[in-house]
Amino acid sequence: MPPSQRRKQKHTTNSRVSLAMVAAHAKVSTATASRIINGITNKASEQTILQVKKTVEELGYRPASIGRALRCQESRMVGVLAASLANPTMSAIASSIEWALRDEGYIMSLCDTHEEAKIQDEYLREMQSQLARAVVIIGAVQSELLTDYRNSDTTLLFINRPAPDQENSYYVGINNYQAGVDVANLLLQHGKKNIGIIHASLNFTAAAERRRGLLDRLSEAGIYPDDVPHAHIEGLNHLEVGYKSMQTFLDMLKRPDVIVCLSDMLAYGAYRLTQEAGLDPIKDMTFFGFDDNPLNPWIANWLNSIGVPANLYGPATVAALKNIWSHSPPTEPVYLPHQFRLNKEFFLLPLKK
Amino acid sequence: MPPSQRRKQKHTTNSRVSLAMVAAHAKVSTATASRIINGITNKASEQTILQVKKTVEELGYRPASIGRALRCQESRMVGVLAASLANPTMSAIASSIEWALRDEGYIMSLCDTHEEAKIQDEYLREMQSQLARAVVIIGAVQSELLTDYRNSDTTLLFINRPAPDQENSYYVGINNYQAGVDVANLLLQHGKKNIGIIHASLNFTAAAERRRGLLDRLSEAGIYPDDVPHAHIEGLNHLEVGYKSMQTFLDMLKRPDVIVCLSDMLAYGAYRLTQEAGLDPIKDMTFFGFDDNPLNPWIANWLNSIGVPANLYGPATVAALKNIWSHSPPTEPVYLPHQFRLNKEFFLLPLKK
DNA sequence: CTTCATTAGTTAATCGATTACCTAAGCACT
DNA sequence: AGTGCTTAGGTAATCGATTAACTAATGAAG
Repeated sequence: MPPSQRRKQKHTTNSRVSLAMVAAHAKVSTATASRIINGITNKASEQTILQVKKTVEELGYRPASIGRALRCQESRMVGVLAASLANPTMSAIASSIEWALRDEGYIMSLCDTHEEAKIQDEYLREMQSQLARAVVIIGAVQSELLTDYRNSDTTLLFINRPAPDQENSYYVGINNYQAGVDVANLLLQHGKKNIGIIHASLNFTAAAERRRGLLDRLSEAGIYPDDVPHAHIEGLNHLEVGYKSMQTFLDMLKRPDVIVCLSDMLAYGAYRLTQEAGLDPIKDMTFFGFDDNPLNPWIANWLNSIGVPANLYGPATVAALKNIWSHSPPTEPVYLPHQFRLNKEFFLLPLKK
Repeated sequence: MPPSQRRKQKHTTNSRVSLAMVAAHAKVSTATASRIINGITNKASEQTILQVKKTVEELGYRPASIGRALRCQESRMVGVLAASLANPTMSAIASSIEWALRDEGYIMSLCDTHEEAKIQDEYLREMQSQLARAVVIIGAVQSELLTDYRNSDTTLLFINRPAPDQENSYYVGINNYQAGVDVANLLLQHGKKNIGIIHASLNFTAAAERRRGLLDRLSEAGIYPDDVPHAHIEGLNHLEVGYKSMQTFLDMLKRPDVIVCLSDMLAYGAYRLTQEAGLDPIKDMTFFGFDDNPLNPWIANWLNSIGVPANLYGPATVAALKNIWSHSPPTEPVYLPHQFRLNKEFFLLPLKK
């Protein structure tokens, strides 16, 4: 190749530039180069520092995080396992966490466990094998490795769905029990007593807690669990579970006035059947959901929902992680303040403490 | 510690088990252990193989992918950069890609660029620094590093939104131009001529192509661009852009019969304003969108949309990657077959080729 | 003049896994 | 006996970055 074609040797960086190359170009050792790049200035002269920085610039050097991770046995990566990315609530939470993590110089690696224990375990292993700084699980499922992981030194943080076996785990998210209580309260305040519940699997702590709060408060008001019809079918896809379960209520002689769905996705499914049956989801009944999906105000304003704004999750998650890493970890769960989003048909009452 | 507490030394694996430990326990060299673990059997006796496998089992050894990656200069990780995880269409695509990748033994690392060039560049760098096997971009934005990346040896694949500068990039997704043409066709077949367009930034190739296809076909039918009113405001959030843009049409003396939104999210925004204005999104007008958001049949059945089922993306993406890696890469874009989802008010006509 | 401290570096080990190259033993063939 | 081939492994370099431990030079203090 004629020299005229070699250009300034600058942007011919098609193969990776290593620290060794930088050191060689700057005529220093890799140790010196490494220190300067990491901001340790007390081991080099002003001149050398400048020299190295110039070389880094010229060669377009970026440290290979993999090398650093191997040596330091710790990376800047945080693994986030979401139970279902097809659920907009979880995606929105993940998105918020991503913002907050990046703000602190961390990199998010997001995975989709599809609510399956085996896949969750696979990713847990992979995260460990990639030396993730922490693993954040949005919607954990019970799995073999989850228990093992507790004893390891990797930080494990549960979002919105507490650890399946509860004990000494870190949690950030909605207080599911209290949210259930609050929904019951609001309904009682409006004199709504004919209430039906649509739920999917109750094996997940979040759903079970929501239902418990709801029924506890209703019981206090004299409405006992037997008075509260439940609709449920087996399945993992909440949209379909909601759709099919709703049939139970449509078939009833005396249909509930209020349909409380233990997740917004269940409500979406129930809504579809309601529409197909020619009923009005606002005038003919009242729908309540949990999670407050960010799309609700845009295209599902028939739904009343209770949840935490997605953008609160990121900062809270990062704060919790930093807490765990620094001083003694907070064994108390971090409850984010949930809010109602009510449709205009529903009186907007202040939420009693 | 009394020996009675030491148990079987089995599940006390709280600190990572390394290959060296396995080798030591099995009384072989790391070379032999490594070979056996990787299935290279012609360098060890039956006995040794069994011995090593037993030790792996006992110690619960999992290779640290980071070590392998460093040595082989290549990992099993594929980086996926999504422009906005808050957009359910993109999340659903990501989810599908995750399935397909895992099926082939790859690990997805998903990131959210929030439609920002700077963040996209940051992640591109990080992916390179993590030695990602490939980078898949769902909704690329024009950015400095994107061009540089082309010359590097990392595979770059664009999903649904072609590379900003078009030339020799790999693409999998909808044929945006043809989709525009097809929507125009369908409208013409139904005699709909009074059409309005809501769009966000036209700097993105996807939106620009959709619009071009639409207008080209309409022009052929004698409806020229000047006859097609456009509504648009600045902004990145399609929900808000749609909401505010819709005002333009509501204010018009002769409102378009058909509102074509260049993305479903725009349509969701327009829908909200339509509802607030007390209009019926089916009877008073016809909404068309692009992408066919998976939630549409459940909670947005007023919307007609054109798109590709999300679950087609995964297999197609993986197939494209494998193609690129194996023989000479396919320079032709891979177009997935798009389909209409029409609401019941809209006649279901066969889609003319 | 000797001793000690400081500055400005370098050398080499290390993280975990892979693999080119070497070795030693066993067997067959001439 | 010598040569060649196969089998069953071991040795050590390597990927990229970090860092403990060392060195050489200079200056200051006694």
